[in-house]
Amino acid sequence: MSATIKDIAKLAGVSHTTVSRALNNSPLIQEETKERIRIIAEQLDYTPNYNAKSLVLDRSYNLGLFFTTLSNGTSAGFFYEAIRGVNSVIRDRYQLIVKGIDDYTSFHSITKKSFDGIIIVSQSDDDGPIIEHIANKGIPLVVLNRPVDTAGVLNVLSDEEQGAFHAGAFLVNQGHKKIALIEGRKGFKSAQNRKDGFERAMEHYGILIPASYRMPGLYDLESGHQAMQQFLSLEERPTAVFCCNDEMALGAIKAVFEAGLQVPKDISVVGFDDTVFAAYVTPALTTVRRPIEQISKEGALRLLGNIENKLHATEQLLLRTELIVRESVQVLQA
Amino acid sequence: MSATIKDIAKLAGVSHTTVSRALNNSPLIQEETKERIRIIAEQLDYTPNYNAKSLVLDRSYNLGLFFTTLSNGTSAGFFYEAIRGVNSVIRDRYQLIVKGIDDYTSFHSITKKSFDGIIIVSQSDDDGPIIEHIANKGIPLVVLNRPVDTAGVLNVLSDEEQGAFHAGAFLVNQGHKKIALIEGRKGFKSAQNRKDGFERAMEHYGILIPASYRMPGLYDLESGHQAMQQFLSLEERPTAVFCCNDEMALGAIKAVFEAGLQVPKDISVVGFDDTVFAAYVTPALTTVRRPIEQISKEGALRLLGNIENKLHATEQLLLRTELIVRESVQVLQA
DNA sequence: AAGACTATTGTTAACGTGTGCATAGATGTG
DNA sequence: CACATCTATGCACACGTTAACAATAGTCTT
Repeated sequence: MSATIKDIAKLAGVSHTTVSRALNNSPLIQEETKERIRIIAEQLDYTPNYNAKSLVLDRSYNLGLFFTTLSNGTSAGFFYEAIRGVNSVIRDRYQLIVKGIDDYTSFHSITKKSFDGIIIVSQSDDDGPIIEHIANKGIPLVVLNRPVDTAGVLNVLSDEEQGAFHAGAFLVNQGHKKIALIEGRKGFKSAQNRKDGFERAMEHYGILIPASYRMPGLYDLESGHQAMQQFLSLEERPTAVFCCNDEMALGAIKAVFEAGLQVPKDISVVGFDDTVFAAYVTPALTTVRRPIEQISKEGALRLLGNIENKLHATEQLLLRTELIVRESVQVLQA
Repeated sequence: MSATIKDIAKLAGVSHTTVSRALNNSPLIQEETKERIRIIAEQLDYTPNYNAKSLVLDRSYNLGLFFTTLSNGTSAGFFYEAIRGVNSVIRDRYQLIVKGIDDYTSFHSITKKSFDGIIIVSQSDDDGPIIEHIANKGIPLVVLNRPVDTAGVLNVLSDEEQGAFHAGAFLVNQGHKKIALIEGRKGFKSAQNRKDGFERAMEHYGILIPASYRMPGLYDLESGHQAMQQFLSLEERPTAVFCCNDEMALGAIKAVFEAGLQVPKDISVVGFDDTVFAAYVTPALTTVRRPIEQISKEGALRLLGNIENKLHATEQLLLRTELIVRESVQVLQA
């Protein structure tokens, strides 16, 4: 089959050890011997057997990239950006193994031998157990997108509180005073953070949110739709609505049109996430963009650093979000 | 560190050979011995070292999923569906290694030892060399999404010719007779197939396409925009336009609005691909959906069959596309 | 010139697993 | 009872690589 270092050794008239050293550019080997061996290796189209290497070096050359789920729930754009980001960092140094956490029936097979490091793109609190498992096994780990405080686990995520603050501030700066909120799904950290940021903005500008201007939501189209219907039925309608994600924003916009009103003329809408479709809906959605690709890049970089330098700092990195202004917010005269 | 079969052997008072056989459920071992060994293995939290296994069994337990590019060009939805499809088939039998072909500086490291099989989601003719390389190395291979005729290579793709035929037929059936075409990018197989299918439909219904009703395109927004402007400037405007992909359709719709006209009232538009945003634009785009997830599932299934049964049939499987009727086509009175 | 040191290469074992062959005991057969 | 057969297990080696230690030859030191 394929050539091994022993084949090369025979042809070069040296021991296989010498070949191993030569190909790993060891300073022990004479330069001309190295060169001779390299040429023979080239001729034989030699490729090292990584399984053998892994076995003795105790490294797998594998990096795991785990998502909460692959089968449903993860948005395509999110998924794509995450893989892109990580891939751009590791290139040919590691193999990238993509998995859905919910595909595991047992974490048993996740060992130090099979993964040099793992990146978890976490989208749910249910990911706790696997994070624990990996941390216990002592596998270098970075968790993206969701705050985590397990010891020794790196953590990179976007500052959603700050993003929501900006979105709120933006509405105020455009002249809005009657601003309503459609909240995210209960129990999701992101829902809490976004709500907090928005509220902080309102507080900062001295704007009160009456109870009637708050509606719970489930992060889906339908709940956004219902919430907006509720707002529209009020005596005194809000002039702007901050939705904790784009999908609810879409539902909300739909409700506005159904009521014979216009976005943004009659009511302004802001979303969160900058989903793929946000730029394509009518009106194009003003929203908060999370720097997914940057997050995954930073995460991958930190993971590699951790693997190679064996640093084990628990460190949380918050990256700034960006407000993407499109067409769904109206400038109000004061 | 972690337990090995030798550790288990010591505790069980047997040789490591017996442990190996027991854990692989060999019929050579007594049932009670097996059970005893299994229990000890469980207690030690034993996980086989896959590197060692791979070395002796000459199998990697790795499946490669290669895209033409990860860094740009691949659409997020496409990417997501492909990974989902493959993942749903392999589950825990293999590790899924995701790569961009353009990340390889040399294919040298792609060997039979490191991949039990490879799935290429091909989006460009430039993928020829890597397909050749893999086929030469004798690695089981399936190419998705693009026709390929290398010997021994499985091939699964959607029947785009048929999809375009249906789209054309649909327009005719809605009463359209003046139908224009914006072509795909020259040199892309898909561009040819879609054009062929559309033309066959027109021919089938005895409809002529005047030269002025044909415009070249580049599969991007801008070229769709320009082409539509051209059509709108004609003395006798078409009532419907078939665009060889959604992005051009989007550009075309934009041009219609800019001219103060309406889609679909004044002019109908059909796209191809059912991109993520197709459902969200206004009007929602009628388009042809390629069964990406099904393609990748079928591809993965065939690959596994190939790996395990060592069948080596060159077989092409064409899967039917689906016409997604939304709001961008007007019904005309005859 | 003898010992110490350096540069280069070889010998051998190790990583963890699977397998062909040998072995020992049990069982069956005539 | 002698022999063949079967069952359950062990021994030794193999997979391809790296690395600790050994060995050799040449060079330097005093």
